[in-house]
Amino acid sequence: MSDASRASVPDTRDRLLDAAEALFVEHGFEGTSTRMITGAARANLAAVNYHFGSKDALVQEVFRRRLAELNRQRLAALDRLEAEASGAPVRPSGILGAFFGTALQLAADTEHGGHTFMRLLGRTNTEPNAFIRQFLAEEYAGVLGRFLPALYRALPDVPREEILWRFHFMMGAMSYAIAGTDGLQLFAGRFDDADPARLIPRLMSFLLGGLRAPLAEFGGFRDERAGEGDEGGLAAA
Amino acid sequence: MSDASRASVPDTRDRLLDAAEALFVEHGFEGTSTRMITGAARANLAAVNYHFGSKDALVQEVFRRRLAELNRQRLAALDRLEAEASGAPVRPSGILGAFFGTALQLAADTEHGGHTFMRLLGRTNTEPNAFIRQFLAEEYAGVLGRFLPALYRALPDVPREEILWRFHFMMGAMSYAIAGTDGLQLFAGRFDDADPARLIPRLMSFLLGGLRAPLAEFGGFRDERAGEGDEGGLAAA
DNA sequence: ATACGATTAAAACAACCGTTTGAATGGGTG
DNA sequence: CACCCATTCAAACGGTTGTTTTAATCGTAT
Repeated sequence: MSDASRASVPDTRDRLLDAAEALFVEHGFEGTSTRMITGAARANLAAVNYHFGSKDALVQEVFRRRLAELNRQRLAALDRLEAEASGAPVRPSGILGAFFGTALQLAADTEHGGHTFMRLLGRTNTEPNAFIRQFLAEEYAGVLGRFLPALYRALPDVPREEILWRFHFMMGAMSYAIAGTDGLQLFAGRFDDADPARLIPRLMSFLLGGLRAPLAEFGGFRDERAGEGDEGGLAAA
Repeated sequence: MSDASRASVPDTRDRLLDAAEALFVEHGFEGTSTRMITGAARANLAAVNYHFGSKDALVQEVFRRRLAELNRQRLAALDRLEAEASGAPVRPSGILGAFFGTALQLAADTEHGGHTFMRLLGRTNTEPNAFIRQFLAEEYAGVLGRFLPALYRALPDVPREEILWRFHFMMGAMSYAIAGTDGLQLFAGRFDDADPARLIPRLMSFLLGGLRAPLAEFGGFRDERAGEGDEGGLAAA
């Protein structure tokens, strides 16, 4: 109906973006050819280069259109929390909800491709492709510039370096929860068809527990039970 | 010295495996050609097909030789803990140490390619390549068959499904901590050159905090501060 | 010295890659 | 109607992919 703003129907350009998004998450980045994309989009082979200039530009646009909206929502959620706090630090759980919860909501949307895109995004975070890495870094810069200071204020006693690392860990847990396809799926048959919405409370409490974990708890690993274990423990190599 | 068991020197076969391992983590799986591999290994182009039969078989062997040893060490560490516990449940921190700590130790070894391989492994967990996915699943089956029951025993009050999910999250945090290359690296300049050994206590306490997190803590997200936020919160879509 | 099995070497194979070209098509405007 | 501009189309471009082939080379045991 009012989907395509000025155009008439899902035009070729959008079909290419949707097809590319779905194929990238399935076959990877270099494993998807322009012929596969144009074939799935029922478009001519030259359509990719005509509409986007190159395959790389297509990839960039696939990320841009979704990531821009996601990060806009993230910042809006943080704005709302900070306005409600009226000067006081926002609670960590609220900050995590604004950042990761917003992303998980997008991942729970299976009808408009949000789920597909979040799988692609999680997967891309470990793909070191040069130009897309820089693109992601630029796209994230603005959001992190807001969320990290908010966490610093919320946890004034935790060293900033530690918060940075834990944010990194949390990104990993979320990416993996959405995109991960490891051996665990062998055991739990209902990892695929699990309601993505139920994933949200599970992951959020895990993240919050990790963020709040005692700093030096690790020290207890070695002397907790094993008396001498010099290689069985966790000593650095 | 006693590296190459029966052969004389680092022979072509091993040079191919090492070169492939390093190139895969840098340029990805499909982004690495047999010519790049044989070139880096200073071998003839046909060497890959002669020694391994195909490029896919090479990939499989790259994972097999390292993963077999890693999982052997993991099981040995768990064996030791269970022997020391003499029937009693092993503490969660010990189990995590045996599984994730062992992997992190391998990742801290930058001299024998352990670090390179762990980056590759973390990256591959989100790469849905068909045949390597099944290969990883088979390789992990044995280890998970031991570690998950151990966690069930250690945390009898936590639903098994929840433990499964949290194990999944922990895998993600670890993979990302080693292989991740997201926008955070823009902020933290010392993410690359950071001593991998210092990563171990950081990650372990994060994982333990997440594993022990209260189950229903998430419920507090919505009513904690925001009174009505219907789209700013975490409600499922 | 000779013959042999294992390894390496150089060249070629068809298939596919991303991209470009130039002509056909089609609806909207003068 | 004629014009035009955007889009689509079929075909081809040079280059790279994984793999195969055939000959040359090596160390070793006969």
